[in-house]
Amino acid sequence: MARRPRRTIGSLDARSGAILRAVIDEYITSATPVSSSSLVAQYPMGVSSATVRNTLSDLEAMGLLTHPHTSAGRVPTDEGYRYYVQDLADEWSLPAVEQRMIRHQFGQVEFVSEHWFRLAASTLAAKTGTAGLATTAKPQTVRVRRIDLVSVQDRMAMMVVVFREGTMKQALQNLPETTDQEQLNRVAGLLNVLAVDRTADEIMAALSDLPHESQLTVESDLLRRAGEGLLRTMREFDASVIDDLFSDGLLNVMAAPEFDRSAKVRQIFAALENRAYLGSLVESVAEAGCIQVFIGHENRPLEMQDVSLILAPYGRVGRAVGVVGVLGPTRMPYAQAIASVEFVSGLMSELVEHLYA
Amino acid sequence: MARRPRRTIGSLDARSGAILRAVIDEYITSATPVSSSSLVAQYPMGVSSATVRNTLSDLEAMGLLTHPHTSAGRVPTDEGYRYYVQDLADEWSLPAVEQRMIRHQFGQVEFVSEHWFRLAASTLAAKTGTAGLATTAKPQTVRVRRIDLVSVQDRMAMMVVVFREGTMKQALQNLPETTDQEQLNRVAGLLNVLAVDRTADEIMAALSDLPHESQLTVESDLLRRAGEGLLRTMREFDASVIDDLFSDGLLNVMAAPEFDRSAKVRQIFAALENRAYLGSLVESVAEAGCIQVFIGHENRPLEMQDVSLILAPYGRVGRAVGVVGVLGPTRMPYAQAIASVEFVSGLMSELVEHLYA
DNA sequence: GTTAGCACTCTCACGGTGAGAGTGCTAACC
DNA sequence: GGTTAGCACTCTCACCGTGAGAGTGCTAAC
Repeated sequence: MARRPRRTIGSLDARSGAILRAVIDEYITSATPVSSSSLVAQYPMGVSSATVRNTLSDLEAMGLLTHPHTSAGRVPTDEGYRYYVQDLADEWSLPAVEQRMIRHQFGQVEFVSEHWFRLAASTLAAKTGTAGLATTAKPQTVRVRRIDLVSVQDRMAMMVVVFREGTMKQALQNLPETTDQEQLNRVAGLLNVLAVDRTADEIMAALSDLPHESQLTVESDLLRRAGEGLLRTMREFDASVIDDLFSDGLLNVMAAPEFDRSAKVRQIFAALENRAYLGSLVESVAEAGCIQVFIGHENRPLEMQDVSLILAPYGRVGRAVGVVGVLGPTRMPYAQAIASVEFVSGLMSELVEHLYA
Repeated sequence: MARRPRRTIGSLDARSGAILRAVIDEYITSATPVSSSSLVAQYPMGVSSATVRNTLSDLEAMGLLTHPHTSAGRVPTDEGYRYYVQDLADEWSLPAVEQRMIRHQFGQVEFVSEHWFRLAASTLAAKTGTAGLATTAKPQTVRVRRIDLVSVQDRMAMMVVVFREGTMKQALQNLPETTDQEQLNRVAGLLNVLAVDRTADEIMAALSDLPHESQLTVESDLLRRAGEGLLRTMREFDASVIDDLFSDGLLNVMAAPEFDRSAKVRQIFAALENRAYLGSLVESVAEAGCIQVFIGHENRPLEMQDVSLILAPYGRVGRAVGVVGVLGPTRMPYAQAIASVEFVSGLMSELVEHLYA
């Protein structure tokens, strides 16, 4: 699944490689089977269409191309794309102008992680003409940075928790008796002392060290309740593989000619809503630690076998890690998409770096 | 556009009304043109198909039905649906069992507004088989409930603002010099005194009353900066008509037989991403103050003329107001959808009531 | 190894056809 | 006058056959 190193087994001779690349490049833009004659017309290669035909038929025997039917041109197989991605596609990087433009856009929006996730997804969608995806950066174990208790009603408070990598959560808390903001401030102060920089397990231990029921003051009771609410919130956050998913350009996928029957797109979108599947993808990409390309049937779920995913982790291994990437038809501009995903994941890594003191 | 009062001009005689209702009920479930013979078969009305045919042809002359072609059954026009919604559909309310179930589900999720918005959208989608929509409740003028400053790096802080109706915003703030959490706490305390329960305009006035540059201490400088950051955040929030939109069940719309060509669905989804259009809808619904039904060409944008929207405001007029509703093909179970939307908007109103002290 | 030439195959758009569905009309009926 | 049976009429839709066009695969010559 890894893109590098280039595989050399069964590597093609120069002409076969050039022809395979030409077929794929052509098919990526035209979306229609490419014929031997159109190849010699567009890609000067000094041989006749008959020779090209022979090579095409070899490539087909190797499983890199197919035929929709006898009198149609060639279409890449998933294996063909795989070979293309690993061995043929030019190393491509975003032109400096575009890099500057994107950087500028990221600088323009408020420096708030949510905005960046949205922007990452929409930038990828726009640059590649596919669907852009971005998950939030989730640490392996969540640690508290700051807690605040806000009075909402006499007997209800809102707990606002900021976690170390900048994620915020809120939770409402019922209170046993009327409590004003002053009291809440004191409790929040105690809770911060007890919880800041700690994981859920550590906080649980600290809570159990508190004085027991017998010596309960009003405030220590509040502290215990708030602590339990905090633990619930943290456990839930810890348990989720993906905290939040941002996507953009799903409409691009619907526009692709291979998906003009809406049933197929519907299944793809439904798969995207399956957090378990997405979670496993994110985990495997995070584990691999570098950009991953999943082409067509390399994807497990049946409904994803007509699409390709390009996903890259960002953030810091062992700390907060998230994933950005694109989803599109297997017929996808891989070189550009890979370059865009790599660039955006770099930007997002910078963001995470900033948010970690 | 309002659903009530029932209009009486041009009201139909009993049989015509019954037949129109039968055609629409039938068409809503079958999605195929309904014939005179299928009507007499399924809805015992004591007359022959020939008589029904005469009535159908009258209804068509009145513009309430059409014909796709000569040898096809009848299909309701938008006017037919409109008449149905206003005068014919049984007053319907969600069965008590369902009401309890929904209430129970809302009770199950964490009492956090974001979860409720999601649940509102998904409940509506599930109950009606259409797409469910929910916007956050946005007050006309935003007021601060609480501000916290969290140290992120030596020279960077995160400002967390909780607004009166429970919405949170975060903003990063660059600091002129190294500042620790202690200092930030003091500044946050001052800022709360200055800003709590106030609108952006009031806060701006309070800020300008602060001592001038000449007498700047480190903390009053920080206070001024934080205040300006706060104002930016509030202005932005104030300016948006829709703070956030949650949707669910868009896949239901794709599954509708009338939208099997994906081009149409794509346009509909694109229209949904147009915040200006949505904002104007939300405003008009909030102004009307009660549930609104927009059928087919009653919607301005061309791409929305094949869908119907049922939207209801929730919250408290003059305070925070949001909108929940559904979007589906004009062929939609109006009675159930209206009942569901009304019920869910009631639930959401209760939530808002809770979050207001 | 390469190429020209050609037969072959398959798709796709087009037009024709017939069954089926459902109407609209007419004339008879209550 | 409203209602109904009967029937002609119209239109769609699925099916089939056809022919042009596209592109291959093969063969024999270079």
